[in-house]
Amino acid sequence: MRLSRYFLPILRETPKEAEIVSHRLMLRAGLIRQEAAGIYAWLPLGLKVLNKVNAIIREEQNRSGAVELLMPTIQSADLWRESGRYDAYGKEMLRIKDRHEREMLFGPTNEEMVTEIFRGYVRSYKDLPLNLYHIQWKFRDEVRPRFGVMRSREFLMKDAYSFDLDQAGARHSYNKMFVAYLRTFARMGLKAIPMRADTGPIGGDLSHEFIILASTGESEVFCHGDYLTFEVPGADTDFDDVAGLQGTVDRWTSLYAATSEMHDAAAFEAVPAQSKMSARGIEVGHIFYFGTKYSAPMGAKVMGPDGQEHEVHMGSYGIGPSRLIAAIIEASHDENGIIWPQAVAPFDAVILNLKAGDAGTDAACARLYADLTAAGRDVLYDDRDERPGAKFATADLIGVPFQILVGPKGLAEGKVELKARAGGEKESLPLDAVVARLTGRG
RNA sequence: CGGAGUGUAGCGCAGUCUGGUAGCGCACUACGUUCGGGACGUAGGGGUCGCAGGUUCAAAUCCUGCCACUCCGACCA
Repeated sequence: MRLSRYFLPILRETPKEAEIVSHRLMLRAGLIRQEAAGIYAWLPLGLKVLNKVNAIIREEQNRSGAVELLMPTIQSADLWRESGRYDAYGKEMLRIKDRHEREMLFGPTNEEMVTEIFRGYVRSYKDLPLNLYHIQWKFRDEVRPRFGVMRSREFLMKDAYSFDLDQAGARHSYNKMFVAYLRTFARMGLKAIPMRADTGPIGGDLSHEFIILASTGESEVFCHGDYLTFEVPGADTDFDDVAGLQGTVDRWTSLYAATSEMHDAAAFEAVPAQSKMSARGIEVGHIFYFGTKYSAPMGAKVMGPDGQEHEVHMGSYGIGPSRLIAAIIEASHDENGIIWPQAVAPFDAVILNLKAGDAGTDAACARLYADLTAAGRDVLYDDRDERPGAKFATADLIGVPFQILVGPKGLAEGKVELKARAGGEKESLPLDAVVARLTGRG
């Protein structure tokens, strides 16, 4: 993408409402724009990151055996009356009426709807286990949205729902998501710690929040520091290996880790002093087992091998991709801007034409751009007629992993400079060497 | 929802107390000089001062009502 033909509205000054670094940088780097309290437009660069995050989530959900579908944002109030939550949910739910005065709502979550879909088709235990997920916009009318997309009213959520014949099966389904989540966050360069969590209004008795430690986190958490050194399960994990998966989950829940609501001061005292971590955290994922909470009132039953009907045991599993992006920035930035982990970076590299209009630099940039693009790299080419300083500042702000500096000084020796955004030194290389390096052939 | 604030050009702000018809920096446009870490000069463009009433010869400024947004708290993916 040529920057001169792109839409990248970067801000030089920080909008006054942005209090935390991720919000400031998201606004300044032109990722998002606020349209109303807690409601954001995703600008082109932000959307690219969002799509990359979604792609990773999708891959790991699919790997674990979950199946993607897409449910609507607007739901019928009647569906929620079946579970009893239409009255229970309160003012956080945005309630609307259509032209026929039918009561509708903008979904804050999808347990009812997915249960309705399930009961419409599934009759036998032989079709279980089943895990259905989607990545869809949610709306929760927060009393006080804040911190940009970290706590917004409209937000994207990956929500998965598992269906099993019995509790043992549901436990395995829970473990699959547990491991999938460990892998998902690790792939984004984040160290997420699963913590025992309160089940809240959704209910149930087995729940973990996945927390990223960050000083700007909204909740206070307590955990054993060794979690930060634990090895994340590999891509070859066998999700059908019940005992193996349970072993992984047991290990990842063997040490103390709890959010403040579930904090047990006495148990925390037993943690060796040098391993005690009391910190703030950002919740990026939350998983629940809640048994028959929805299947019972909504009549989601299957025939079991015993010839009897059984209410299915369910769990739900959420990740907030929009919030996750803020968490990634909180975890990875410096005074000049964002430093994207490669896996979610909006572009693979940015080419800085340090003297746009100069025949030599123009030609070298065009060649680099063509070669890298042909090799499948997604490259941003800063071809603007701007001073070099402005280009460096822009490149640092938007945090693309590699910067390729093309100027007359280097070209005199047939070289350009390659610089990693994450604190790397500039390295002088011939054009071909840069292409080889960035396409994994060097 | 309790408490505290803020709305003036795309962004950041001054002007409001003490009423006289709107200004600064950045950004933007044109031309010129510049160009390896956010250049400089000259000339420009852009605002029904959040909205609606009221007071007054005259309102960004005073009064009333409303709306929006932000921060602290309680709540929450």
